[in-house]
Amino acid sequence: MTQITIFVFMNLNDFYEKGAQLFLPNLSVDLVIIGYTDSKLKCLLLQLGDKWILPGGYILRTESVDDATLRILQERTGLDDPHFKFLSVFGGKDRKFTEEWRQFFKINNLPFKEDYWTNDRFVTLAYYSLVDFESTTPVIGNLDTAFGWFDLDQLPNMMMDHKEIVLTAKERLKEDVRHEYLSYNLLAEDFTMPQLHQLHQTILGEELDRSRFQKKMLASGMFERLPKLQTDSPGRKPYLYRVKKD
Amino acid sequence: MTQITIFVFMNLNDFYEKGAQLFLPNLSVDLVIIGYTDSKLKCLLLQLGDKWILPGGYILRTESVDDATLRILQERTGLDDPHFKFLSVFGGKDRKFTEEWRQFFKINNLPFKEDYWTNDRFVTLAYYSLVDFESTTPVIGNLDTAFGWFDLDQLPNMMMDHKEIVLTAKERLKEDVRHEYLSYNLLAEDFTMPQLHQLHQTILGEELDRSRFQKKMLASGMFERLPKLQTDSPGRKPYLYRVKKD
DNA sequence: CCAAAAGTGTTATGGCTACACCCATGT
DNA sequence: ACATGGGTGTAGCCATAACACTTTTGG
Repeated sequence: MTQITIFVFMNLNDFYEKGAQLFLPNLSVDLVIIGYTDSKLKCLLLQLGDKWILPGGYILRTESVDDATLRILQERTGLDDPHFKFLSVFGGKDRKFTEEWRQFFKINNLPFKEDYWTNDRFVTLAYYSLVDFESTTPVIGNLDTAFGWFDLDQLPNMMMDHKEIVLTAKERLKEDVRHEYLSYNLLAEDFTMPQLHQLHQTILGEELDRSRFQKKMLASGMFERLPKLQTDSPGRKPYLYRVKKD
Repeated sequence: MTQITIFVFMNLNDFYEKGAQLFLPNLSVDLVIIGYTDSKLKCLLLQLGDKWILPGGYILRTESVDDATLRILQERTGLDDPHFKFLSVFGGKDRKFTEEWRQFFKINNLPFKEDYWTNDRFVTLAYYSLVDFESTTPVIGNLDTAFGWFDLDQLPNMMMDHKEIVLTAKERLKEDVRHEYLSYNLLAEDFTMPQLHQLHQTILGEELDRSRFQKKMLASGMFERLPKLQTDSPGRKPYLYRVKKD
């Protein structure tokens, strides 16, 4: 499969020279893309130089903020219709990447100009997205050297306030999962209650009564029961469930 | 008292010619300032031409988004330490005021240029603020001809998506008041439980059991009881309460 | 048969609902 | 005295907590 870059329509030089005409300047979107595997929450990060950053992008003048978020998310994950939710605005007064970019351009022998629009101060709109780890195929950008899924409890050295953004998402997820049924976005289409139960325990970082959890979920009426899952492990076979669509 | 304008440091011409250097372009802050009087929720609006708009402003390059919000709020209300809370991002793809400004400039015989930075597309960060109606002294801007407190159920003709922003705030307030104790920001420092009770009923648009409400509030432990209020109305005198500060 | 895993049931408790009752004060 | 308005009490109900019990399946 060919690798797609996020700036499909322009080369890197054009991006720096003409980007300010195409995108809204001083404004960006950052995504906390969260997956779940091996009973752990993972966050998708990209490597830039010796640090890690959140996937993100800029808003085209011709698209709404939501359109931009969806587009960037699709470009980065390969998913058709990913879940996402607004997290917070990060608008610190010295929020700029000048030094990081300068270093990066130097190391990679790229032409650098102090007045590139990307060196200006940025306000970022942070969103979080809950994705099925298995069906997500991360895509790196022009400048990134790698992607990685990091445990939310073991984050690497990150650029600027990006670690703070991830931790905000982690806390927000805890709050949201108590009020809304959104956690299923982290699982495949069909899942069992024990899986959902374990997921909630991981998100909240505490034990939840099995019995109560199951009854509460079923009482919500938003899951439909499917045939039992067949495995070769010992013990009773759990039912599969799926979110009712309507 | 002399009237203060929001752009204390520059004249109108400079604002249009040089504003883009001082402020972050394509980004604004809009405020839904909500007060409570006569058992009704009121929203502070400013008149611009024949329409009404939300008070708002732009973010200085030297200040954080929160600083800007607080500054604008203080300038507009005269309050020292007003409450405010992030509401939502409004980022529609055609969100610009060009025609409105053109008309307004024409009517007022002001020089108008198509390429003023304020004619560009804007993403706005909407905040809502709950203020004590009595101690708020609204201040109009350079271009506004009047201010007004409008009943949330009887909003006037408003510019662009500003009415949608107000209605979003109204709904958000309903949600928030069920989870958090923030409604007291709408009252004076000392208030009675019947007053707080009526306020909640107004916000939620439904009747709430008097008994239950009182017990719930007192059980929260966040209010301290003061001497009874003296009035000349018939009936028992209610206690005054104040939010405990710790 | 036993251990493991999933599903269901039972009792206690705490908060919420709805209403009744009691207290204080002006006319 | 009584109307008005504020404060508190109580019985029923429902969701949750804690834990016990039963069912299914592999070894």
